[in-house]
Amino acid sequence: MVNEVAGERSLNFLEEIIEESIAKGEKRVHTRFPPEPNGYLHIGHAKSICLNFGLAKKYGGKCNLRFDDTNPVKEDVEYVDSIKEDVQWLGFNWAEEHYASDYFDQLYDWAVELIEKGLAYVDDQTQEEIRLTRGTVTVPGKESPWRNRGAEENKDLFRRMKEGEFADGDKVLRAKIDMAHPNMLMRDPIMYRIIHSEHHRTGDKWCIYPMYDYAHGESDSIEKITHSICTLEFDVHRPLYDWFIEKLGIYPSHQYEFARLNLTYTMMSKRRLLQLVQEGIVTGWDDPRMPTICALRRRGYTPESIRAFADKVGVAKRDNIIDYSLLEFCVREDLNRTALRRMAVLDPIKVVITNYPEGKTEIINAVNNPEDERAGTREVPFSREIYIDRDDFMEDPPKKYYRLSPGAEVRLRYAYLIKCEEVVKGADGDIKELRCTYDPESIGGGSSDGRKVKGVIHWVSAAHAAKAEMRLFDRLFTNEDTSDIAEDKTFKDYLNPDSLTVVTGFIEPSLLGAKEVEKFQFERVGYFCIDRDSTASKMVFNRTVTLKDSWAKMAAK
RNA sequence: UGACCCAUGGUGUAAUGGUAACACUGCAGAUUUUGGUUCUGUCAUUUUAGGUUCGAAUCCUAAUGGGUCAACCA
Repeated sequence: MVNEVAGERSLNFLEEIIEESIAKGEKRVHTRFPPEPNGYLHIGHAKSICLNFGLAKKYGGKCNLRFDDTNPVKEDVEYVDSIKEDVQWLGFNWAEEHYASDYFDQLYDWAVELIEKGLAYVDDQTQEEIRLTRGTVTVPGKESPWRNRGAEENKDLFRRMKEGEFADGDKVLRAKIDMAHPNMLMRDPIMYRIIHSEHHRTGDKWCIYPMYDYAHGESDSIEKITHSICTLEFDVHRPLYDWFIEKLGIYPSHQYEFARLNLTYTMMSKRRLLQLVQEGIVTGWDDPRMPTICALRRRGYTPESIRAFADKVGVAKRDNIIDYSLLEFCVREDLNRTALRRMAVLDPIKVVITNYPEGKTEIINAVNNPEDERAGTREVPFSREIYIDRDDFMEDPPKKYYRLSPGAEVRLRYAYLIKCEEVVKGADGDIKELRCTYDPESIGGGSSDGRKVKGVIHWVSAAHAAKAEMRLFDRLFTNEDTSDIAEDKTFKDYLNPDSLTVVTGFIEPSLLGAKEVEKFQFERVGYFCIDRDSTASKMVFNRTVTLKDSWAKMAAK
């Protein structure tokens, strides 16, 4: 249709579903974010979190945080804690905190009820036999010889499973549905398996644990979730989800699926991320190159930028792969508004201003953030010897190079115009220092004779600057689409060898004593934050993202 | 060679039977004491074939392409 009112966005398909359900008389909107505590949350989860909490907020409803902790061998409180921290950091508060494990008693009772209705049975077949008799996508499965046991026998066996009479794998409880069903998940799916393992919450109370399919819909139902939103691959699970709810006659939650987030040059599966951590390819779950929430936080991403990103990627049902540049756009957009401007030199060359008095120091007031007047100014010392970045000098510059070169003049940001008079080289031919002269009348922005100078470069006073470690990050993988990295590969062939570069640079003194929460723009270089490895004697900065660099693009051509 | 899901610029997302648009990216220019920001302009889109209709990105059918499912994972 034609005109949309300005500012009014069209609805995504989930919003349409919710509005339809409201139109049909549904009074509530209650969603949930249901992670399994078996790893750290990543940017893909952020999309789901923003969606679930966002939908609840938009429609005046609630969103629960529920841990899908039905498999004790994979789960740990370490993950529970990190998940809570990440959700809160993103800016969301859950209405209720739940654990699937809190429902184990209820789930057990319901399983008994299904047994009594003749809808579930204990199967003595081995894992191998069950696999073999399931059939394939084109061949129907075969019924288990134990499929038609009586309810009493099933109940007794199931109770004994619970009481620990059998070893892992000896028996399972299966739903009695249809071994010839075209949907493999409906071929007598397993509801319970025996796992003699300590659970991070229930300890050794249980040795039988419900499967995802049996636990999830019921958990939604117990919490009276109205819209159970999950990713596309669960689409085939929906008939089973509905089957349990229908047979049990409990609150009818409904499941809806959306396409998960994929990002270029990024691997998103928890299994793969765990592998990166375990093999030491990265330093941990919060290595700033990781796509995890904690890594993005450590890297300097803000919750606002991630929420903006989640909003911009949209929600639909088709597979997608989002350009990494969109994420970068979102942080830059946020940090440009808020980050304090500072000067830092990553790859220094010394510059001596020969006509500037020795021993003199001037204090220059520099604006903290041109986008925000309230940010005020800070004091920056200037003296005879300074450092500039190696990028900002070329002995033999190409056309349109506005920076420093022999005989050329450039503006030192906030300070004077300087002209390069001499290049001093070491025995190896390396540039040791630049000897320049300055125009004493050029401080406010003008010049002694009104001449205009195009180039502006950043600098730090050598006598006042502090050394600092700078960690520069790049993509972890070389492939734009990492899904085509074959499953059986170690994926080491696809790692970017230059994903981390560590340099020692110089920072302006106002950065000393800065707090870890503060975000900075090193002018003309990029956005940086203070890493948690930083100490008073040795500061460590992470580069969140570079500034857009149209010169680098031009130079590359 | 099954069932199900999906198909709009390079990447995403809208348009809900009536002029295919917005964002990112790319490109060009203006402004600029950040080659940043901002601003302006610009390249580029309905998988194919039938059908329904005055009219189809939209509805129907088929084909094609992509995805998911054969863990006692979630």
